[in-house]
Amino acid sequence: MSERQPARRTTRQQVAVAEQLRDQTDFVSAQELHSSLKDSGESVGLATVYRILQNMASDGEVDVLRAPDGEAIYRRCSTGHHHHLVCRSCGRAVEVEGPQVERWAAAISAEHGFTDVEHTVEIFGTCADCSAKHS
Amino acid sequence: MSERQPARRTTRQQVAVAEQLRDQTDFVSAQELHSSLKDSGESVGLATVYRILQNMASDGEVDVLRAPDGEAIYRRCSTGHHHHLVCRSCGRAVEVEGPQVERWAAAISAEHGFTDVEHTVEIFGTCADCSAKHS
DNA sequence: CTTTGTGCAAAGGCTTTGCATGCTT
DNA sequence: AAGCATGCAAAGCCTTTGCACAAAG
Repeated sequence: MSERQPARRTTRQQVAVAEQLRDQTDFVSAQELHSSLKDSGESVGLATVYRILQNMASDGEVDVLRAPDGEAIYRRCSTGHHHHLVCRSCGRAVEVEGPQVERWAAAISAEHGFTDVEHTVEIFGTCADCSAKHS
Repeated sequence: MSERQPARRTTRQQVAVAEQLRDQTDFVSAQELHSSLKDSGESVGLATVYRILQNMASDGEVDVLRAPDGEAIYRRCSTGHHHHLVCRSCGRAVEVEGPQVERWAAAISAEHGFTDVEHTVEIFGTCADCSAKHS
């Protein structure tokens, strides 16, 4: 009884957002997603985009992280726990895993008496393509 | 000629902010810092607090990270590279190190052709004191 | 038919910016 | 005296919220 069954209704807007995310391999902000949808002819209100993304996030269907400027960016998340390597120039994201990091985080937390922990690992850099362009 | 010498002028406000940070062991937001300063009788304009914090951050004198809600939080940073374990309830922060994580990040980045990388590792959890209170 | 989701616009919170003044150098 | 730093207030941006209407079950 701690498991909540949100029982959300299926709407055109939710489907549109989900599909738009399915086509995206990189992180996108709510605003970008909103624009893309408008361009696709599947217009959805901005507030609704935010609400849908929030729902998807709390249902664990998307990853949310914060860009350095504080904007929230979202991405359809594959199953399992992982982290991201994001190009700060073009936004390209690579999913990476690191068992060692998981273990380290768990150990450190336990050592300091922290419980109910969550960790975020974000690596921002310049990808090969972009550093080539800047030659 | 790539090294910039900012040559900032020394002002009462900058000293006040620096000292306030020196007394803080936890991460604080610009707004909190602004309040603390007002309480200390060393009033500093909010915009100025933001400007000083930005300068200190780009000079590498403080760590900046984003709270889950997107607010920027700052902390005087000790020398060397490290990460933080932050209590999501009381804000208490513990500085931690993890050579393994550094190595992992470097390896992953290289493997994917990323250069000029920076990584952020944030562990949010509930510290022992806070979980005791919630009994 | 009832309830939940959506749209629009307004409000909210954090941060930045413009401009005149004060203070450091 | 010259120029950067500060303060205040206004503007900007992203995000959330209120309320009436539309749609799902």
